[in-house]
Amino acid sequence: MRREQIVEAAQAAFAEHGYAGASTKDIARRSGLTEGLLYHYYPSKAALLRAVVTRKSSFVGDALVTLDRSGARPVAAVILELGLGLSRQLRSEKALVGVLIGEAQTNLELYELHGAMTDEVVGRLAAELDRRVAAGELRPGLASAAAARGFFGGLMMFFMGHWRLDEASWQQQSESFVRAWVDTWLHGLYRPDVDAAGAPRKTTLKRSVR
Amino acid sequence: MRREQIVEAAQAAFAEHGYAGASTKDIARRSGLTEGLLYHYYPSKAALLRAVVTRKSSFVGDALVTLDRSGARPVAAVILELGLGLSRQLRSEKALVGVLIGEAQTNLELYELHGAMTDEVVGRLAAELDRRVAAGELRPGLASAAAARGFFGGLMMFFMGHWRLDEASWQQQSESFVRAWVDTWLHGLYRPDVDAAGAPRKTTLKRSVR
DNA sequence: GTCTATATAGCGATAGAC
DNA sequence: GTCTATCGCTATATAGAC
Repeated sequence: MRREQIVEAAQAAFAEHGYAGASTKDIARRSGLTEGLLYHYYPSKAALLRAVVTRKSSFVGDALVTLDRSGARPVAAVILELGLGLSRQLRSEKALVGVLIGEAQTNLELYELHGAMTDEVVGRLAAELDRRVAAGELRPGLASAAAARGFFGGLMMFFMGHWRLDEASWQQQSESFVRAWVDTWLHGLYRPDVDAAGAPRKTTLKRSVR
Repeated sequence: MRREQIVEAAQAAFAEHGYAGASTKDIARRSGLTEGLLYHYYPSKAALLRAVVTRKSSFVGDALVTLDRSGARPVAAVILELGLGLSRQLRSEKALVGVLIGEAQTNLELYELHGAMTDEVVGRLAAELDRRVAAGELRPGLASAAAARGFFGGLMMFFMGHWRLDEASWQQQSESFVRAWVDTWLHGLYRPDVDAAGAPRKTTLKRSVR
């Protein structure tokens, strides 16, 4: 389909040069069509940007189905799967993610879209955490929304600093980061045998610290 | 100083429209000078961008002195102060942060600068965490680098989704987020009285969960 | 140092033949 | 539906008077 072909080219151009930096000439060249035809299908360059970012605006949703079928599996397993899945998704859609992050800094519409998308995934994860607090698996009083946002933030920060790595390095480094991050996020930083005030607990049970 | 005046205007313009989207005309107008004079002080628009982002490239450093004089104070207090300080800094330099994040998506030089800055602060915090692991305050085996990166990522994610808030809302929401995030990050998600496998610990000591 | 005037190139978008 | 040709404009950058 023509429209698909055009949006694909636009996405690539925006990813490489940013919205303002990409030219309609470049988009035409990439799609193998002429500029005139672009404007036959899309009325303006802005419309192209809109088409690019809305096309699969729910791309994060794919990773979140993990949560829906998590059932009674232990949090640690579910979160690890979620983290690995999301990092894979970010990687494969890096062009789209880059455009969204970059353009959200200057474009109000994209800022809000970006906000809505993150709120959605943060909300989904927070709800799952609440469910597990209620079930007694996680600590009562947990600030689930902050925990969820922070979790994604950690993944995002890693992604933003490493997405230009070649495939092999990315595979290796991202996986080891995700594993370490999930572990820290779940267990916190304190010693399991001593409480925050430094008073010893009367047990020697060990948590797996991997 | 003229150069200062120009860079200031350039930063504002880049923040509002992005690098490619801002025009030298606009920068001239903002600075109250003419375009010709801009080029008398800076040879190109690219040079202006470079000047903007390198000017206070260590702006995060300000918040990090917290770590240097942290001494023997409890981690919780130090990290909270660090989080609040950093969030204040991000807010006050939001124009610069936005330019850096946005442009790092398309500009290799800025991608690398962004990476270097991130690595520096992550490294600083990780070193401090290691120090406290050695002192027995934090758990042995802690993945300090991942923990540090994740911590900053949480702050960053919040910032990216909320920097357009008006001052009052920002003050309130950012502070409560930081407090909640610091708490979760430090304590993790599990119940303090039960280990990861669900086996009870033989104590009823309470951690402050605020 | 500062301004006015301008060169030159590329931009987004359109007209109209086929 | 697709292409060629081109419009009108704004962009970055420069020349040269003062």
